[in-house]
Amino acid sequence: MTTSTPPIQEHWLALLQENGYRVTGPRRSVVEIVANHHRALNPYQVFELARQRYPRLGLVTVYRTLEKLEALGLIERVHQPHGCHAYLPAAVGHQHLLLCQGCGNAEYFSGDDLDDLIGRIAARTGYQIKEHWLQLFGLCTACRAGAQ
Amino acid sequence: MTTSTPPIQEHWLALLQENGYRVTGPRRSVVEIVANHHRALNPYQVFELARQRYPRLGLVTVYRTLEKLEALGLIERVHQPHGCHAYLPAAVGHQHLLLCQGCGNAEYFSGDDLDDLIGRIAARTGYQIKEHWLQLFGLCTACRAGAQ
DNA sequence: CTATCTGCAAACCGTTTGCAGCGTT
DNA sequence: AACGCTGCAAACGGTTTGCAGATAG
Repeated sequence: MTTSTPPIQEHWLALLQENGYRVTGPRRSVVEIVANHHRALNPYQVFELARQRYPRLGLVTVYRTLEKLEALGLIERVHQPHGCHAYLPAAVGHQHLLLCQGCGNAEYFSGDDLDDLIGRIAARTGYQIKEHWLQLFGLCTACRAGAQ
Repeated sequence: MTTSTPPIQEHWLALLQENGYRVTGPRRSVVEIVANHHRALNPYQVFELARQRYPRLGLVTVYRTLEKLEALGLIERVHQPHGCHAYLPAAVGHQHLLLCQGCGNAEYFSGDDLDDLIGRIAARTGYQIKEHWLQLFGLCTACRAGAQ
């Protein structure tokens, strides 16, 4: 958990319910962890954290819950140099990720204007460009101050 | 194999040799496939293709050869929506990928000027930005004409 | 001639599936 | 009361490791 986070998880649980899924103890624990974290977590990390809240939790339930949250568009998989099996609350609208290489903190940003660039590449290559991935890596303020 | 490709593979084999590795039949077959393809291939795809050249090839050798080629910086892992276990000849210098969603063809491009954008995000977030990933997806000329 | 490489089989590890009992609704 | 959800154990699939024989240098 990172900070005092408002009930994002209540929203998620409501959405699960609206979509015909049941709200259970195990699911609550998983939702609470993922919804309030600012770091990409893989299934096992979610398991370990959520288990502290709901000790009887099984790893399989984590997988199944993540699957549902992803299907509802509430979380998304994050690609990083070492692995692409970690999840983060999904971006709202068109946003890109800024990841701290020190602490792993993840932040979304918008306002990328790649139209020029994309137009140029399209013209040069003949491709019709339909999507783009942009991700920035660096050090957050705290890690800049703290480390090296 | 995509087109008539010059002996990139000879360069790779020479580099393997210079680095104390041996040049063998199985390795030749793997190098030839990966060096001359314009599509990201996963280990099993490499195996199937290279096996046509060297039928006694084992999948394990493919893994071990890819590992060495990656260590030498000759190939790199490509991240795509569905998986990040495919390899491509590495970019020379600072380049980014343009991938065709139709045929899977991969092309590098340079001339991305993200300095403005990155400066803006750095200022706004306080991050010191050290790296960026940019990848474009679209349809190549052939696929635009051919499909849908 | 030696050290590396090879293919095979087995181990490994993250993920998925089958199932009987439990708990939401 | 019904059906979805749960945890366990077993299956699964891609990757890695151990090993004895083959082969590049």
